[in-house]
Order: sequence, then structure tokens, then C-alpha cells
Amino acid sequence: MVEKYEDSKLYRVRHSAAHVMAQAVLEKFPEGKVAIGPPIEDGFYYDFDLPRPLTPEDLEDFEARMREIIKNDSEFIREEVSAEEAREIFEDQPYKLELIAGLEEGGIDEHGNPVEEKPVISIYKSDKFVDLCRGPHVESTGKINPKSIKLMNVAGAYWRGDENNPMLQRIYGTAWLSPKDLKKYLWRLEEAKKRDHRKLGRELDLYSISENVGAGLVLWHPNGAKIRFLAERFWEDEHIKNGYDFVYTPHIGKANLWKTSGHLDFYAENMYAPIEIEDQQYYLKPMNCPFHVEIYKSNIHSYRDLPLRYAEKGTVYRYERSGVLHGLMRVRGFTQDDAHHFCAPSQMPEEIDFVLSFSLHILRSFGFKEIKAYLSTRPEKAVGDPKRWQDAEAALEEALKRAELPYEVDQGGGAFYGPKIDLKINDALGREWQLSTIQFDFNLPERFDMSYIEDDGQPYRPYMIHRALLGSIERFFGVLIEHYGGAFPIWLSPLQAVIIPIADRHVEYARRVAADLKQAGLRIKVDERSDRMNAKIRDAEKQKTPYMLVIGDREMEGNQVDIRRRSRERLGAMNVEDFIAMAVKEVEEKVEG
RNA sequence: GCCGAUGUAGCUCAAAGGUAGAGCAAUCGCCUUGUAAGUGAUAGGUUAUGGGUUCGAUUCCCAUCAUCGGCUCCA
Repeated sequence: MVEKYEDSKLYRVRHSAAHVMAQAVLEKFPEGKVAIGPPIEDGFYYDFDLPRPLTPEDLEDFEARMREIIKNDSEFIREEVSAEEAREIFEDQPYKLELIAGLEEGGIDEHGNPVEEKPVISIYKSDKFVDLCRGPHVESTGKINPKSIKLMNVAGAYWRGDENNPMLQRIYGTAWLSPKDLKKYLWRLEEAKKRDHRKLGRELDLYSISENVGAGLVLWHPNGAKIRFLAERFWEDEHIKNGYDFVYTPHIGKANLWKTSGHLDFYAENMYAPIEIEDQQYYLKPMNCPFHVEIYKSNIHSYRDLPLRYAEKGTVYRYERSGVLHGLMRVRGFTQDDAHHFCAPSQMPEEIDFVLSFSLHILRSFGFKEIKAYLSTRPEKAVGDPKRWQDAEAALEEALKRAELPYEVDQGGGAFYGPKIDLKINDALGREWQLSTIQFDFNLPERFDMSYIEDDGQPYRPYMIHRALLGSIERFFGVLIEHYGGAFPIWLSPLQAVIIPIADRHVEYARRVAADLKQAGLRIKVDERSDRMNAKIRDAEKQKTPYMLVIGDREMEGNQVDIRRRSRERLGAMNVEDFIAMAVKEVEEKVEG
């Protein structure tokens, strides 16, 4: 049984470190106001309302002062107080007063989450600091190891996470049980930076984003495009095998289409401004759904035709707010590997089952093992038949259970038009990114008056399921780069082997070998530069090319190549045919390494 | 969008109120090499953009754009 983080000593240490930090901050800024300061994954933070922006030097001061407070080894004392007493203690702390009011009503806790019971109001005293706090803490400040804390950075954060509220300054810190753990954590961060897709994207010449083109608009370079092509080819093959039809749709559509779909009412702020021509307004598509619906509607459908699965790698444009752009993960123009399923109610559970297992199959084929699932259910404001919502949610949950996928339920977190399952994957720094989504849509079938004819000859409303497996190909690629740290499995590597002739006299043979390998479908380059072999190996290693084939006098004589993997493993001399057989097999089997 | 930081050569960085420099990469030679950097030379910058202050701005100030870390958002 794994100990819950909330019950661990580490959690208490971090929570306590947050209090110690708050004291240090208030000593330097006596007029400062404190908000909240919880432990988080890998550390803690505390939010402050301060008279001026903090600098890195401030953080150094705070950290030094924290060590002094820790040295004092002052006891953490818990006291229960009445709301009235609490108000007195925190009379010049408006944020705390707001929290006290909330506690008194029993409606929400210090994180703004609703709670059932009216909680006890408790305070924690340590050294010269008192905080409204539920705890728990370590026994005394001395239990925090002064050498295993570090203040990391300052960031803005809205009070209570609401952008209508004032913005506070949040100091992020980290704390560990031992200096060794801290060191390990910092090392992990450094390592993660090396896997950053933005860094690798440049180093491996995969993609760029040019200011001349526009923020959030991706240029795929030949190496990145090669990987994308290979990934898409696999994706297409799997879709053909699994009963999908492909469709293609335009990048723009008339205003009226988006009016009918509801996007102009609910999504306009995320859409690029319209293009006007001949008194008609056209919008760049932020989604593909209305087009697929139009295709569906171009025919009358019998229940015998269902389910229909229309798939398209549809490029969409969304005007994301400037501050949210992030490499390939969050962009303004991206291609969704989109599909819409239309089915009869009786087919719906099976269809959901299929689409979830298909999603997992695709993600796992790209090496993703750690997949987190989220089920989002009906929100307050929702459209569509409640019975259908119920059935849909039940089908989603059943599918998750059958897939034996651990999942969290986000109660009321669904879109207004339907419940959904999202599959998320972590990036190098542990930030979660949503890739797959499987969403019901109870909105568009109504708005577009979609139907199919049942065996009684009457029209019925089909279920519409929207899904994207990779999500956006851009984001997927970003996550994929970080997942492999740039060392793509051989089936995806833009270059699968580089042939390294030792001297000029080996070049001709190297070219012949290259021709043979290319004939076998392998992606090959001969490094003909007049550099030393060592330098060529170094470059190939840095480019993370799976195989280096060294050719010198010995190999030339025996019609061989000397094989080195990017893992530094030396396989020694091998006949060319044998290498081809091995490499082709690894490509087919999607071998990683 | 909000808070903060940053923006100098392709990359990583330095310098400075008097028009910028290194390493790597690139290009051209020489070397002809045995598993992570052989060697010489050459070229490369309106210091993000637009204003302002100044005799003079790349440096100081303002705005814009972009990037980074967060927050919010993510149909």
C-alpha cells in the first residue's frame, strides 16, 4: 500500500516550509498580504500581495532567512479558534478574512473547493508567524532540512484562480527530506530540459516557428515532416483496417455554417476574423465537425449504413490567447486527426468500446505506456436528452472499465453538448497534455437536423461521436519528441542509418552499400565529409541516428559494415544483407532503442 | 489576456552612451583517418521592431512584437 502524499512527512515538510517562507517574506514586506500556500507536487508555493515585484535577489534573501528560522527550531502549534477570534488575528489580512468568511459559511475550503461540513477553524503558529491553516505540519521548523529547500521562481497567479480577481505574486519553492533528494530533483529538471521538444526541435532540425509567419504557426522542416509522414501513414493504414472512411474538407466556410453549428455564438472569441468576399463572410475553421455533418447530410442514411466513421486530418485555426502559446503543444494552426462516428442508439456502447480501444492501440503503438484517462460528465448547463446523457456516460465508463484503464471522473466537467473521455500524457517536465478525446455531441445533430431511417421507415436522430486520437498532430509530435528525447524508434527515424567511410577510398563502396540499403526501403545517408571518423560518429550520435555503419578497408574486403547503435553498443562487422534483414525487421516490429 | 523575466551572428553566450567579440555550426583548403570533436583560412550582426532622450543609442526611456516561467483559458 502506497502512502498517500497528503499523509507523508514530505507533504508536512513542504507545507511547513511554505509557512516559514511566508514569515520571511512578511518580515521583509511587513505591509504585505498573504493568500494561500499549499504543498504541491515536488514542492510548495505561497501567494502574496506585495508592494513591488519580487526579484531573484529577494528570493535569495528569503531563502537565507528561512534557514535562520529553521535553525530556531520553533514548534508548530495548532490552535482551534472561533471565526470571531480568527477575524481578530487576521484583521489586516483581507485574503485571510475572505477565507474565514468562507469557512464560516462552510461552503468552500481554502482552495475554493466546496466542502460538505462546516470545518473547524484552526491556526498554526511557528516562530513569529501565524497562519490560518488546516495543517498538518512537522513538529517544529527544525524538522525541515535547511539544505534541502530551494526557492525556485516567482510567477503571477490570480487570487482564487479567478482572472477577475487581483493578480498576486506566487513564489514557488521546493523542499525535500534530504539534500540528496533536492539534488536529485534539480538534476531531474536539468535532464528534462534536455528533452524539451523546443530545444530538440531546433537541434534535430524538426520544425520552427517563425516570427515572420506568426506566433503559433508551425513550419515543419524535412526531418519533422518525415516523421509526421511516417506517423500519418501508420495512422491511415490503421484507420483503413478499422472501418473508417476518409474525407477531405476545406479550410474555410461561410458564416452561416458557423451560425448553424453555434460556433459563432459560443466560440467566436477563438476564431480568426472573417474573410469577406462578394458580400459573403467566410471563417477559417476552428473545427471540422460542421463539414463532416454536411457530408453526412448529403445523403439519406439507412440504419443498415451505420455506424459511419468519417476521418480526416483536418487543419484548424484557433486564435489562442497570446500568453498560452507553448512550442508545439499549444499553437494557433494545427491539424487534428479528427473523426466523427454516426451510429444508432443500439450501436452506441459498442462504438464507444471500439473507439476507446482503438485510441489506446494507436497511442501505445507510438510507445506511450503511461496514459491518464479522464471522464467528464454532464455540466449544469447542457443541451440534449438527459436519457441520452445517462446512456452515453454509462457507455464511456463501461468502456474505461473494460479497457482496464485507471481514470478520474470530472463531475460536471463535460462540454455543454456532451460527456467525454480525455486521454492525457505527460511531457518531459511532468506537465499533462491532452491528446485523445472522445466526445459525444448532442448539439450538432439537433442543430443540423440529422437523421437516419430505421427499419420502421421513420427518421431517427443518430448518435454523433467526435474523436481525435493524437489530438493535434503538432501537440502529439511535441509530446512524442519529449517521450523519446529525440531518439525516435527506427520506424519513425527520419534517418535510420548513416554510413561512415573512414577514408576517401571507401566512399565508393559506401555509396554502393547505401544504394542497397535504400533499395530495401531504409533511410540512409553517406557522410562523405573529409572529417575524421570520430567526428562523424559524434555528429550521428548528436542527431540520434539509430545506426552508424562504419566502412574501412576491412569491411570493404568482406562486403560488410561495422555496426554501432546510437546507444553506443558495438555490434561489430556484419554482412550487408544481414544488416538489412535486421533493420527491416526492427522497422516492422517498431523496435525502440 | 494577466504577472514577471528575456530578446546581440544559424546555435550558446560576452561586451559597451562613441556604429560589437568568442566558441560551436557554416564555407573553402590541407590531412586520409578505426568508434563522441584533426587542422588552417574565410565569411557571417541596421544588437527584435517603431518612437523618444542625447552631439552621438545597440546600451537609457516608452510602445509594439516575440520568446520563457506561471496564472487564467483550452469546443
